[in-house]
Amino acid sequence: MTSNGERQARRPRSLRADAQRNEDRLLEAAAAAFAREGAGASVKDIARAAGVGVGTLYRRFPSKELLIEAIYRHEVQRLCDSAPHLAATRPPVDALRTWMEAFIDFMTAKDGMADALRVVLSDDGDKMHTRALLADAIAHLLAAGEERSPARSEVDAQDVLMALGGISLMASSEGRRDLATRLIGMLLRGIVKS
Amino acid sequence: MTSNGERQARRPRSLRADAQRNEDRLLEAAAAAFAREGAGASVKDIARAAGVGVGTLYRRFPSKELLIEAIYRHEVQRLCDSAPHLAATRPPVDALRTWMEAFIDFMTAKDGMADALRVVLSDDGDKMHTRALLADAIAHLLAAGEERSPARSEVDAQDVLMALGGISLMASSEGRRDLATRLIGMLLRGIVKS
DNA sequence: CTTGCAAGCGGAACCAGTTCCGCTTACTGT
DNA sequence: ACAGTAAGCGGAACTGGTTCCGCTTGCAAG
Repeated sequence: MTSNGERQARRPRSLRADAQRNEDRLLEAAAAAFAREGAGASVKDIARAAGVGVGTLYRRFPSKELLIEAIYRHEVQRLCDSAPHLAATRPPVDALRTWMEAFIDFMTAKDGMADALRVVLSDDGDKMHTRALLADAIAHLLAAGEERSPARSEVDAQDVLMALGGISLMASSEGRRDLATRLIGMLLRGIVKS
Repeated sequence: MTSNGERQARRPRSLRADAQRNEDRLLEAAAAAFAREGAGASVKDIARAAGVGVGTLYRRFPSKELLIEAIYRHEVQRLCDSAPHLAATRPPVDALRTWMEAFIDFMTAKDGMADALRVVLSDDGDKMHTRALLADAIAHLLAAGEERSPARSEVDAQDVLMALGGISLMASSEGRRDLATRLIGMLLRGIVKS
C-alpha cells in the first residue's frame, strides 16, 4: 500500500531508515483509523496501532490537525490539479462554481478536514505548501475569468480561499450541505463583475 | 455588580436560592477570568474562584463555549439592538456594512467568542435565542434595503449570519482584521442587487 | 569491527474539558 | 418545628491532546 521509493523521491529528507518505516506505518494506521472512526479517532490509538509511542507520532506530525492534513494531502493535490482542466473546458463562472462545490464536498466529507483547514491556512512553515497549492488553483480559475470578463480584477485568490475556508467550517459544523451551496452563490456574485 | 431582581425577572426560572447565588458568582468569576487571561482561562480555575465545584459550573453551563456565550450575552444584545437605528439613519448598504464590521470587531475582540459562535449558531435548544436575535438584526437591515432597492429579495438572513460566522472564524484564527473587511466587501457585493 | 553521537524513540506526566454519582441542603407541606 | 424529597453540590475520575526527557540505535568515520 505504501511505496517507499515514491516517498523518498518526493523530498530527499534523508530520514533514518527506521524513522521512515515508522512514518509509513503511522500514515497507514491513521488513514485506517480516520476512515473507520472519523476525526474522533484518538492519536494514542493510532500510535499504538502503528506500533510506536505517541512521542514518535508527534515528532513527525506536530499536531493532530497536521496529521489529518498529511493523510489527505494527495486528495487535496488532486483537487487542485483539476482546476486547470475546468478552467479550460468551461465558462469561467461555471468552472469556478464547480471547483468550489468540489472543495466543499471534500472538506465536509473528510471528517475533521474542515477544522484542519484553520491550521493549514494559517501562515507558517510547512503547511504553506498546501495553502499555496489551493491559492494557485483558485488564482488559475480567477485568471481564466478575467480575460473573458467575469472576474473582478481586484479580487485576491487568498481572500477567496479564506472565504471558502469559512464556508467549509460553518457547513461542516452545521452539517447542512445546501447552506454551503447558497453561500457559494453569494460569494460568486461578490466575485464576478457586475 | 449583579442584580438579583433583574435576573429573576428575565425568566422566572425559580432556581433555588443557593443555586442562583452560585450562578451569579460563576458569571462574575468567569467574566474576570476571561478579561484577564482570554479564552484560555480554565474552567477549573473559574469554578475555584467562584467557590464552587466544576460539577456546579457544568450543570449551569453545559460547555465552556456556552459559558462564554452567557458572559457576552448582554453585549450581543446591544449589538443587535443597534441594528434598527442604523437601518433608519443610514443608506441601506452603508448600514449593513457598518453593522457587519461591528459584528466582526466584537467577535474578534472577545477572545473565544468566535469559536463559541459555532455552538451558538448550531440549532438546538437554548442557544436558539441568541441565534434568532442575530438573525433578526440582519433581517431588519436587509428589509430596509429591500424597499429602497439594494438587497436582493432571495437573500436569507440566516445565510448571511452563517457567512458572517465563517468570516469571524477565519479572521480570528488568522488575526488579520483587514481580511475580514475585504471578505465583508465580497459578501456585500453578493447580497445587494446588481 | 568499534565507537561516537546525532537522530530517534517510548511512554509517563501534564493539563485541558467533561461526566458521574454519592452526599447535602433549601424548600414545601403538615 | 419537622420530615421528606427533589434540586443542587463537589470533586474524583476519565478521556484526549501535547510535552518532556532519559534511553536506544542507525549510521558513518576511523
